[in-house]
Amino acid sequence: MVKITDVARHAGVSPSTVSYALSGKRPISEETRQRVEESIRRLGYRPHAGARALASSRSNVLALVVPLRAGIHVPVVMQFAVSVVTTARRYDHDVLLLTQEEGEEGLRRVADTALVDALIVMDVQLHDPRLPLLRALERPSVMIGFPASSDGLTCIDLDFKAAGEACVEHLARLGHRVVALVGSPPEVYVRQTAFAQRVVQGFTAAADRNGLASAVHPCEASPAAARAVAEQLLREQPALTGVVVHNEAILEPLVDAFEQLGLRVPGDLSVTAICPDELAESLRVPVTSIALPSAEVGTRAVELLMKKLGGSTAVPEATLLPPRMTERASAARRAIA
Amino acid sequence: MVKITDVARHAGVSPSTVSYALSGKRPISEETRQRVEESIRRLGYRPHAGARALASSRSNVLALVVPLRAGIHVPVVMQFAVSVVTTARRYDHDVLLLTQEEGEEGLRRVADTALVDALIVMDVQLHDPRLPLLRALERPSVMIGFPASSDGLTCIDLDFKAAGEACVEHLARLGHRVVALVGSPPEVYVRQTAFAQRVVQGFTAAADRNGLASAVHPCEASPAAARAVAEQLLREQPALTGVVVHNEAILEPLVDAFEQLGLRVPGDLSVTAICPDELAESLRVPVTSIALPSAEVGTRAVELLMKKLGGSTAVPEATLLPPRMTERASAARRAIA
DNA sequence: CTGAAAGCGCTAACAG
DNA sequence: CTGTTAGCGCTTTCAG
Repeated sequence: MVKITDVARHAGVSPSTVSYALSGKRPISEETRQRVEESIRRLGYRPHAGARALASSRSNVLALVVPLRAGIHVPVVMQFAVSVVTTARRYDHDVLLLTQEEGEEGLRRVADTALVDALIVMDVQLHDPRLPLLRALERPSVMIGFPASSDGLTCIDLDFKAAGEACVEHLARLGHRVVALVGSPPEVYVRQTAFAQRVVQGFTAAADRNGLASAVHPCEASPAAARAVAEQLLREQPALTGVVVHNEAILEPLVDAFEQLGLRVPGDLSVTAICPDELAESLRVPVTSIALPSAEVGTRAVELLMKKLGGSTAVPEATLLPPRMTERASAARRAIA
Repeated sequence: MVKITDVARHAGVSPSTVSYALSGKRPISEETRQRVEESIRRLGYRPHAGARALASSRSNVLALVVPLRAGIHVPVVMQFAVSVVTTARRYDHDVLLLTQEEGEEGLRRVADTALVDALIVMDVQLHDPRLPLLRALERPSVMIGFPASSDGLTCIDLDFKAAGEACVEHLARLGHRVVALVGSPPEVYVRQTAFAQRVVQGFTAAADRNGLASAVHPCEASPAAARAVAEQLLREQPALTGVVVHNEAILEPLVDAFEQLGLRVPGDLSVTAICPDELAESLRVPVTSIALPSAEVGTRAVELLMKKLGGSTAVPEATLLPPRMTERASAARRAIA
């Protein structure tokens, strides 16, 4: 293995000069830098990660905790993870993958052993058991999602409340007076996942504000459940003409169910969704939707961490990404009956 | 930060004793081990990962390279990754996530900096550009999938050829005489992804062996493409009664398309698939399928790596997991016309 | 069964 | 602008 002293000798400089040439932490004359770089290339030198971490107390590795639970949409998680890795690499960092399964002990382990410099935690719950730990940890972290109280923590996510509102406002503008929200599976609400609840809040607030009749229905991630919800909606809200869907897994089956029940989308029923753009685009009737900006959230999360690692104090605690709606075929002006 | 010397002092032993108590690499009297463990607990000691890596030249981290390209089924990748992480943890290892995007340079980087001890590479192509690198690397690796020549490499995957054969044999046993394979998107074949080709080989061989008329159709991952293929099949093979599907994304739309074209599954058309069990189970007509054992592949891949890291020489180069078929509703005996 | 001590390869004062 | 050097915290000979 070729080490820094080999490079130093080859270039006729001291090890520290090689180190500084690499890190740029102090000025190096153009001439020596050239020589050093040439030697590095010639010898194929690669600094030893462990030695670096030990001497600098920086591993240049971020931890990413991905959720495994029921009710989460896998492609979104994956896209997010890829965006985190890609962005981390731009900052010369790598990403260590942890599963939710490891729990708090896993977080503590990678933080305390200095395996990672910072952490990104997905799928945050309102009263997440990891909150005290993250606050206590000596390493910076960013949470994807908002807990009940985010004091002293850095959080980022789509503004789900605004997203719920925007869906309703859009339907209201189109003349719809009776609307329903078909949401995430019940267990998502039971474990108090923040984003699901915020959609409900936004939905309800906007419906009230606009004087719309409204109802909220959680829905399991199965076509059968979608069908059941569709039937229930028509039974309980016969005047229903606008539906907001916040559940990737059943968006398609739900629309199918409505059509099988004799309702045309958007002729009889307008649908808006909060879901990844690719999903909204791909359906037979493309769905007017608010994008789930997983890639942007991932990028921004890493950028926030880098700022914190850089010692910046001006890192915002809360970052709410404003919803962006794309109009597609599934929502139209209400037919005057 | 509490370090090994702190623990040693607290327990009244030498640092090396603490180290050995932790690693078990030399016998420690029950009594001192107790004292050491107590001190570790009391002080909350966590060995510094970088220091460890430097001193032992083992980082206890594995690299996992995940594919990003078109035509791969995300949930399968995710399940595989989770299984790798979970298994790695059982062997006291962590997992560093790399994207295909980083290419060979990424592999070289994490290997040469000693950031990782070993590598797992997914989505291997027949003539994968990473092969020479993996052979040359001083660190062990396992590939998921088989390249054209796997000499000197360790590979593991489902036996896709046998899987293709098994699907046809099953249809043949049920009396079907005219069969078709609806496969992966064309680009998957174009870039010579091994598994896709092996399915074709197995399918064709078994069809010939059984004297069946057969045809192979790649298919894009869109419902429209599925519909088009369905129509084409009925046009070109009017006597068709058996279909093998090797394309997660269009399994459901394809079955729908057949039914919309007036063919009942399995009444008029029997369908078998190579896909994750969850997908096969979840369809309206549950599909007789050969499981894509992502979790098992992940587990086995890590186990192979651990064996190699342990210096075992008896690690098999090729591991082909035998296909396991689960019969469901979609395939039935051919109706005698 | 246990201790002492020599590094592992790099960074970052400190000194010039 | 560059060199010298003292660690970073741990593992592992070597010695007993």
